[in-house]
Amino acid sequence: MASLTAGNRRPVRLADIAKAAGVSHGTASNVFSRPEIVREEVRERVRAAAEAMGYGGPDPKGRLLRAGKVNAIGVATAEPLSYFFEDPFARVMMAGISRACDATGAGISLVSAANNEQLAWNIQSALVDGFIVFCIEGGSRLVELARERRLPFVALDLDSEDGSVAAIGVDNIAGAGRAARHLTDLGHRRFAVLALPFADGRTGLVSAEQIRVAAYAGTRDRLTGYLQELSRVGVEASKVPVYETANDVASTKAGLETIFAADAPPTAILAMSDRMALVALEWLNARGLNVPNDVSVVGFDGVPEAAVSEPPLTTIAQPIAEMGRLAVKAILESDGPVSRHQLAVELIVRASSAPPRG
Amino acid sequence: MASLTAGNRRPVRLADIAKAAGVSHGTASNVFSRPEIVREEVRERVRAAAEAMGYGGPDPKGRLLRAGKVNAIGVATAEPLSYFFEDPFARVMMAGISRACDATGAGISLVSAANNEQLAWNIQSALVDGFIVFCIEGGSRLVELARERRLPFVALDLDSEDGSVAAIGVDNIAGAGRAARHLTDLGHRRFAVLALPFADGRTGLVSAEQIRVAAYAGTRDRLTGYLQELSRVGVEASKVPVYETANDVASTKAGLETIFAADAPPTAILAMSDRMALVALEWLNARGLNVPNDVSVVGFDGVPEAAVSEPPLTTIAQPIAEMGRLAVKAILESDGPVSRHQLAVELIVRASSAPPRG
DNA sequence: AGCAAAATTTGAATCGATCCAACGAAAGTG
DNA sequence: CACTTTCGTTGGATCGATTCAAATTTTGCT
Repeated sequence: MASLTAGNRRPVRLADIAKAAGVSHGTASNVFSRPEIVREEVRERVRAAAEAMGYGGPDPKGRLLRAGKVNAIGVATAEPLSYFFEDPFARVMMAGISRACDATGAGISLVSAANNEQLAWNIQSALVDGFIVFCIEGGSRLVELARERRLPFVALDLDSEDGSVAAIGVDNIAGAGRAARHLTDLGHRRFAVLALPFADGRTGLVSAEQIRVAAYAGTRDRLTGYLQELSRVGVEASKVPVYETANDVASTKAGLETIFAADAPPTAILAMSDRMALVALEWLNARGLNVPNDVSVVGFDGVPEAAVSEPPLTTIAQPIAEMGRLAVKAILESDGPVSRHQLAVELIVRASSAPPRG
Repeated sequence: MASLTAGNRRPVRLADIAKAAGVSHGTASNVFSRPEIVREEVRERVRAAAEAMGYGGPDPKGRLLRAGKVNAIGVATAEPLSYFFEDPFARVMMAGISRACDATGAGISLVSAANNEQLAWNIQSALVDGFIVFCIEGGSRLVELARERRLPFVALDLDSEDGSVAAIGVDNIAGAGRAARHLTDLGHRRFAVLALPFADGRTGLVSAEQIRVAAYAGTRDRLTGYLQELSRVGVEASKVPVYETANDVASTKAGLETIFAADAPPTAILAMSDRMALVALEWLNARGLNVPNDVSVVGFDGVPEAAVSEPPLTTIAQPIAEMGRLAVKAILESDGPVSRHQLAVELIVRASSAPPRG
């Protein structure tokens, strides 16, 4: 019953069963791909031969070459693969992408790598019909790599103004402006900014010069949004400490230490990501500072965790799932011109912001 | 500068640039795959031709056929794709799988589908070197499909004793036993069980007969573990209501309604998943019953959410990430005999369990 | 220069299927 | 019965690369 399939390791090809069944490979192929056009008697004979020889159906590797389409989209990032399942932002985005793929029947290939060299190879050899590129850090390199494949691709959240690449992002300036406006409306006048990277590999307080030459336009735009709005109420940019982090726990805490070591510590913190904002909530609480009474905190992104933090976080919500959906659509319908979308964001007021004391 | 690559849609093949550069395909191929063995002058000529014609490097579709290896493993489930990013258990498992893949440089392909027909096709045509199959519901069909591909595959958490399929799971009997023992040690004598499905498509209190013919061995094993341990302290199996749910919010609540409608409601609940246990915590709280003082709850799985629930959940932790790691290892090193692993679980005592009142 | 050894390049074979024009046989038609 | 359709089958071409043994060119040495 168990037949000989166990130890047998020589792969069986369609041609083998065609010969065994005494038909041409063309007919054998039809038995699997369009069984209705093959005479029943022949069809059964071929199927029997396949069964007997332990043939598992046409190998997709072969079919792929003819068909051309893989029917899968690649999602690439310069982070390790586990990023997709552990980062809150990535997870929401992937959920959006998933739903769009489910709807169209496309599969998802996760492309990523520990080191940079491996990344290049992985992108070059990914079997996909197109790429969605997560541009967190090292976005430009990733985009370059994807572009070289000459497959349709969209950059998510791309920090670049290069109009020749399709990109989906949010209006960072307006979003940051909304956040700052919310705080100035509450009466705050002393601020500090927890910033995403302006360039790779450094953290710490940033100077005006460093901001001007920022590699990441997204970070710069958010800062611009903040500062524009603050200047409306007479808060000078030079008076607002901007601490650049690596968007991780350690550098965010270091930033908070620095910020609160000042003579006149801020009454409000503008964080460029919910991740940093959540770290701030924890840090402030451990430090005995009450949020929102001593310090208000406003995040950016709108990840689900922000709704259940202690206290719940006021933040700028990106339409993350919608961005994922649009990205898939852009790949699959990859028509003529490169499509660029800039989506609106929304201020969600929760309990982490309140008027300043006194 | 921008060259003619924009509107140009005719694909350029390696053979085209070989001809353009005046070399054979063999040499052209070497320029990309082993540039060091090609004379510099020739190499540059070929590269120039490639550049001029807008060639994006060797197409992996072609390479694949020769190479045989895709360098990616497929992760399959009968749920929609978003399951991978939304279900807590799946996320932890995927994180473990990701890390193992990162370490070995393999990619991940997510295979799934809305409907059953699509699923079959997706598995048949997935470009992967092996499958990791998530057996939640409909596991046996999935295993059957994967087996037909004649690729290495492992079943995670498989509810089946079929020794011919590689599987990685936990010791359900021992784990359930630990959970029950914890509660009996605390002095509990009145129990109720929230059970995972014994078979597809039904929910409600289950009879001894239904348990005996259970389709899912994992569910049966957990129940066996519970009841064995309870019988040690003289609690008869027939006195313990066992409510079969679909592991979702609605059916779990229905189960709780039924269970607590009884004359002598339980002082302790044994839930076969953290998901159900977390629903129970919420339901009990809404009902005005204090956990753990009025009712103790013990879950099963050890998802991260269980650590931060209110109150934190006592549970049986599966080594989820370790299972993922082992699964990848089993696929990539797919050596001789089918490997079956049964891992140990661990009781994690948190605040949802305490001695009964009085 | 003469010859063996080393370095490059060539081109046919292969990977595993699908597609399609052409062909043979069976069925239908006048 | 000759003649068109219809139905099924055949086998060569193709998808886009890699591989490797053999052919060719270079280099090294006396």
